[in-house]
Amino acid sequence: MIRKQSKQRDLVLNYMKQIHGHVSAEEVYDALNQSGNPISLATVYRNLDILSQMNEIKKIAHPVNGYVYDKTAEPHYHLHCVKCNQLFDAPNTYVRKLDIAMKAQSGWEIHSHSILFEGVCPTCANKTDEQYRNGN
Amino acid sequence: MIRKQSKQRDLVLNYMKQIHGHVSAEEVYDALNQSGNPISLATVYRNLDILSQMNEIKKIAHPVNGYVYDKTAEPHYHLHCVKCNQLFDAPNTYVRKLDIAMKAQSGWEIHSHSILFEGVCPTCANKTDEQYRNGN
DNA sequence: ATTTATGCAAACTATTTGCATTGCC
DNA sequence: GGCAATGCAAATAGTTTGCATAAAT
Repeated sequence: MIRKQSKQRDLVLNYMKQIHGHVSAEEVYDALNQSGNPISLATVYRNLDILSQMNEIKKIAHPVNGYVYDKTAEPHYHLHCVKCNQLFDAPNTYVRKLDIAMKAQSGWEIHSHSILFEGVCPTCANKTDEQYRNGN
Repeated sequence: MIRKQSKQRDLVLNYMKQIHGHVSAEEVYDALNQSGNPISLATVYRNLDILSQMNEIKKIAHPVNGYVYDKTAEPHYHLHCVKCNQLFDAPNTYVRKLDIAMKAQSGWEIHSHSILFEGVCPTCANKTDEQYRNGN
């Protein structure tokens, strides 16, 4: 089953390539529709899935908000803020050595790994409890 | 205010402490009901949530199967088999050094991290495509 | 001409919530 | 007695699917 090009798939891919951070299917749907590019939610889901299979993007499990999509399939690390729940890319580079070590220790065939750091982002760290209560 | 005890909460906690691996809320529900301990699904969800807040167990995002619960809240690493989708505990120990390093690099307050290795488990690696087709 | 992609609505799965009742402290 | 926990059913959120139509090769 060879894939055909489609207007909607291009829209989704272009959108994904320009985002910062990570987005849910619903966010992709809203953003495209609000920018004058009507697309149905089912099509968004189907294309996010297809683009993941094509290794253009990656579907990742958010620690608290279901699944989100990452603009790249290249393995890298994430920071999760437990206060605002946002997910950020970590500034360091991928350590392939860990895969070799884990293969030796476990006997598994290892493809890659991801590291998720949990903590509090600088923005949230500077907020008072008062500001949290008010949603600022 | 959460009470320390209830019959159902004890059932859920005892069950969690004796499992190997990771279970979904539905699995906890089924297991308890099948072992002659009637409990409702809503209560299972509520108690898994409460036990997570109490740091007795941990809710974790499974890379493909929604959320599952881990018998311990102690940070550790996981191996995910992309063929059978099972999640296993990794044999190595937690490297706290990574948290210090990430704090320095990112300016975040880091609480902990988790590493998820993706690969193929020994059992699946030894299966032929034929066996997969037949579900063995 | 054939096959893949889309939109829509319905179906599903997982999880949460309201509320009346039960059971601890 | 008062507050937390439970069960049940209904509600919600997120995602998938069937099917008729449109678009791409």
